[in-house]
Amino acid sequence: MTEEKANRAPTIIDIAREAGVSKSAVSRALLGQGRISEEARSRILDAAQRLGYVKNAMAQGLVAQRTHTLGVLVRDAVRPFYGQLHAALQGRAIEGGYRVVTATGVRDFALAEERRALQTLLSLRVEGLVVCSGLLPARDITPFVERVPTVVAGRPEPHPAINSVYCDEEDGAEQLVDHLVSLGHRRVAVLLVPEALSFTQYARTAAMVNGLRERGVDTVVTELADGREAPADAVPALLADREITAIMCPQDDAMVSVLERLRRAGVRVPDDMSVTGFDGIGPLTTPLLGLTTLRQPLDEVGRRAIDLLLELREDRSMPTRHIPLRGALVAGTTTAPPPPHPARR
Amino acid sequence: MTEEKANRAPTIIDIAREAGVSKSAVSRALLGQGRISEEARSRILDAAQRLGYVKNAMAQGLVAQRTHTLGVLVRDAVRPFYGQLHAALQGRAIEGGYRVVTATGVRDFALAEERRALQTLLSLRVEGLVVCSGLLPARDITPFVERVPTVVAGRPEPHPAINSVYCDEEDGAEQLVDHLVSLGHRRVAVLLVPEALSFTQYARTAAMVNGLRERGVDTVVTELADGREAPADAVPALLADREITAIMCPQDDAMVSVLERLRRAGVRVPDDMSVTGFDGIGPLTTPLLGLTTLRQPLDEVGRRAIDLLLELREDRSMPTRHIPLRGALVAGTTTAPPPPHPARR
DNA sequence: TTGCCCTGGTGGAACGTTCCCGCCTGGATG
DNA sequence: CATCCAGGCGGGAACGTTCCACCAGGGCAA
Repeated sequence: MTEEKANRAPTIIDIAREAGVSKSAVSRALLGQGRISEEARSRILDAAQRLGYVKNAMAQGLVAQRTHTLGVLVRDAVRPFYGQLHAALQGRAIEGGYRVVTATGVRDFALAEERRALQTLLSLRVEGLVVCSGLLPARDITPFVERVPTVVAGRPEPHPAINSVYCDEEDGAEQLVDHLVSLGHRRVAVLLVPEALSFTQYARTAAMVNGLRERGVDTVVTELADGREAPADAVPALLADREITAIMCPQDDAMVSVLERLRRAGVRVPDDMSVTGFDGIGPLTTPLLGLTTLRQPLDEVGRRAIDLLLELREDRSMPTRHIPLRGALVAGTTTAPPPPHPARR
Repeated sequence: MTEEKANRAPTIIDIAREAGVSKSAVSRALLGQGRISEEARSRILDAAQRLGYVKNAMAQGLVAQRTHTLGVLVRDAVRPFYGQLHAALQGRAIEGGYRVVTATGVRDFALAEERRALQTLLSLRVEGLVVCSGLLPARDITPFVERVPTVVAGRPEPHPAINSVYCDEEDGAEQLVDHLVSLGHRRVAVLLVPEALSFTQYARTAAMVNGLRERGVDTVVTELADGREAPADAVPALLADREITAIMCPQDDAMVSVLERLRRAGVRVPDDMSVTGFDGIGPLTTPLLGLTTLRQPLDEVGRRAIDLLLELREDRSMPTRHIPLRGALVAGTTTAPPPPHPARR
């Protein structure tokens, strides 16, 4: 069983020598296809076991022109949003017989790094590409579309040449709006966090504003000055407007930051002020916080993205598809009917 | 600029033909090493650009016997703990000129899958392996140690043949214990969550118990019946013991679950009961929750793990190293001096 | 002039696989 | 007895790259 330490990994030729056959025979035995006698077969498998053979995926991929690998670009592994999406993608890919190579972002992954990462994935000859980045603009993605089946997951991407699977932001925003309206809120603030170029957040914020206005609700849009400012920094200005009884945040993280500031200001949630978020993912979903938010169907997004990718592999000339998936309202303890006399706050 | 759609990716031979040189010249121009005239060089680079050439990492790796790739096994991408660790690893690896291939777990990654994933990484001929899994036992790791430099990150792994970088659990547990003792707690419960085989949790729980006993504190160890039970299910029994004024949890997630149950039971934290956690990672670190916990130095763990790996690559005969790193106590609002008459609760 | 080196360049082997093709053997068939 | 066929196996090309050995030609010193 114990072999002298080989400084080179054993190859099928080593196995061939060990088993007294040709490398062709070894290949056939290892792949389990082609004509090979039962006797030689077991002798070869035995030798492979003894030498601790591990196939060389590079050589295999090179000659077979197939890698059985899908590439995933993930913006920021630290955030549970991407973690969850990544796990869903990985799970479905494995079910489909593919391996996944991930290029994951360092926190604050620069755009240049994301582009470089895509090149790397391409150089590994992945058979499909899933882009999970709220930041990377379409013009950086289109060049890859014609080289390898590509799907953008987790954000709406209306570009006519790019397939995408994502949470339906408009519908989600409307669910939240309806929730607030049915509670009786008449003047609502929408927080706009200009996290540079993040399409998703922009889309959902816009949908919130539209939804509110359509329902005849007074709507105050508060945009933070620049990326340096914390979401919570908008709170004092909002409190100055004494008619506001609810704040809609574009993400749960921002929401938590707002809640903290409200607490420090002595404002009770939900008695004095209702607050909503968006995402419903990860540790923040604990009932301890009881966030009212919209849960994105990330598991389904991941599954559908892989399915779409594999379909695309079959038929490269398939028309582009954009697949919105419905999120679910999570009614927590951060929303309630507005106080009878908000101005007395 | 626009090329007719090539069904095969262009190779250096295509470039050579296009630029009217040999493939050797192309290789030298692309690598930027070896002797080549400025004129031919720019002609080649131009042709490469025009054809949209992307190098084939497999062919490169095959002939060069180097992949510039490190493999990372991550147990569960969904949990911020692994996400953070993963990001730190990736960042340092890129700095060192390596690419990272990740095998990430589906939630509740089965052990068998983790083993298979290690095989996959090996088949890609990674030049180093980082194992981030609290679950995978040493005997599954040792076979790989002699094939490729391997480091276990994020959990203590005392095996004499396995290098590891991790948060010093004993020290961390003692910091938390000292915190509680200095607040005046005299009877403390330690929650033991038997998440099958998780070494880390066992080590830190044991250290908490030892630390408490050494300081003469009454210590109640509460072990959950099996994996099916939620951490919070231990709460009623703990409340029955009216002398207990503090609960130590093995992880922040468990802590949050406990806090929620305590609130439902009408127990005020920290007035009636102090609670501590462990990890201090991710969204749960929000001041809104104010968890008293021990923050693991995951960024440093990741960095040191990669550094150790690269060192190991240089010198395969290096003696095994175990590198504990010190965590930091985060004093939040879930701990306070015990109530004067706890029994009156 | 001759010998030598330097520059810029070519051809071909090698990496570890898969797979096509062809060879051998032996038993069945005409 | 000659022929055929099928099973079992080996040889070698190919995949795309790197790198080594080699070569042509020009400049320069002896």
